Amino acid sequence: MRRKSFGNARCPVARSLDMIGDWWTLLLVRDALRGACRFSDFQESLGLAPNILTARLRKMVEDGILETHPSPERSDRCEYHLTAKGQRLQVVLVALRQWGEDHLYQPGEAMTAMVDKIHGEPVRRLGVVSANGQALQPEEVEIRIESKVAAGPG
Amino acid sequence: MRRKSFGNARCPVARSLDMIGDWWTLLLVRDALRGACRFSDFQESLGLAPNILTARLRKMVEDGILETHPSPERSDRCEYHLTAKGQRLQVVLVALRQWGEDHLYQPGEAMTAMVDKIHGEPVRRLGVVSANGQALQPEEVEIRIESKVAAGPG
DNA sequence: CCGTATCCATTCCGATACTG
DNA sequence: CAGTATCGGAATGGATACGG
Repeated sequence: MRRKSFGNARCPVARSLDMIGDWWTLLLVRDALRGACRFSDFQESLGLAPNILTARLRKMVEDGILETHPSPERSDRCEYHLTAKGQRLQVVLVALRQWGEDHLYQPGEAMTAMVDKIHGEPVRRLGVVSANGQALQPEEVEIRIESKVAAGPG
Repeated sequence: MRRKSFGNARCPVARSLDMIGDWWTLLLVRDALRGACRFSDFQESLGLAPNILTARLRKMVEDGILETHPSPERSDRCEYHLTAKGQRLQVVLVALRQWGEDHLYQPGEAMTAMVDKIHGEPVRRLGVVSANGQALQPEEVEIRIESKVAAGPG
């Protein structure tokens, strides 16, 4: 039996998870952000079976996260590139990265760092911040039902 | 056959996903952040079968995301509360929320908003920012191999 | 109310072989 | 290289009945 779908839940977290909350999607986005665009790029990086890579890529194209372009060199191939929607998942990846760095490494274990290319400095920690710039604790926020309406997908 | 484990991948994103990248964990964290702490709180919110709720909660306790406390009123019951590690997943949830709000709503659809309790104003958008405060585009960051070592899980 | 136990359907995923 | 096709094992998840 299929998992209940949260694709039209009122909660945007549930909606997001319904689309990208599976084992592979975010890792494929991670690799695409690094520059991976060919089938074999993803396969070598993740070591997943070709059939399931095909299925994932197809679904991500359907969902508007990736789009295919003809390869500039080989007319019978295509490349997978992130759409703007897909690129904007980078923040989610950074959040996961920082959480993992904080809690999932043993003392003394070697780590990687995300840096900005210009200065080579690590990026800042993400944090939930109020409109006036104050850092907020988990208890200091709440979800409010808005009459506000969506502008629609970008 | 089981999915390959990324629990000791070098990439912190893969490690995080290995622990929390399943269908239910982040939704349980979401509800816990709202104040849910009893078995039935979660079950009513998510509508999932009791056996799998049991399994999820247990794994999250093992992973140090939740901890159980005896219920103040009934000695034979317990409550589930987020650890500090679990609370720090809030940033991930906010990132997912904002992405979902941007891309997963039809025009005109009603939305919720995360606001700070004091002023009632929506929280700021998360963004990847350099050490000196400059907003960074996806192409402007890279992953560097660090000789830096982890301080260890908090 | 708070789970545990059992049963079953589905889906995910890996391995592998094969095609253009 | 870029997939497609088939097979089979395993984990997930739903329904439900049951116990403290």
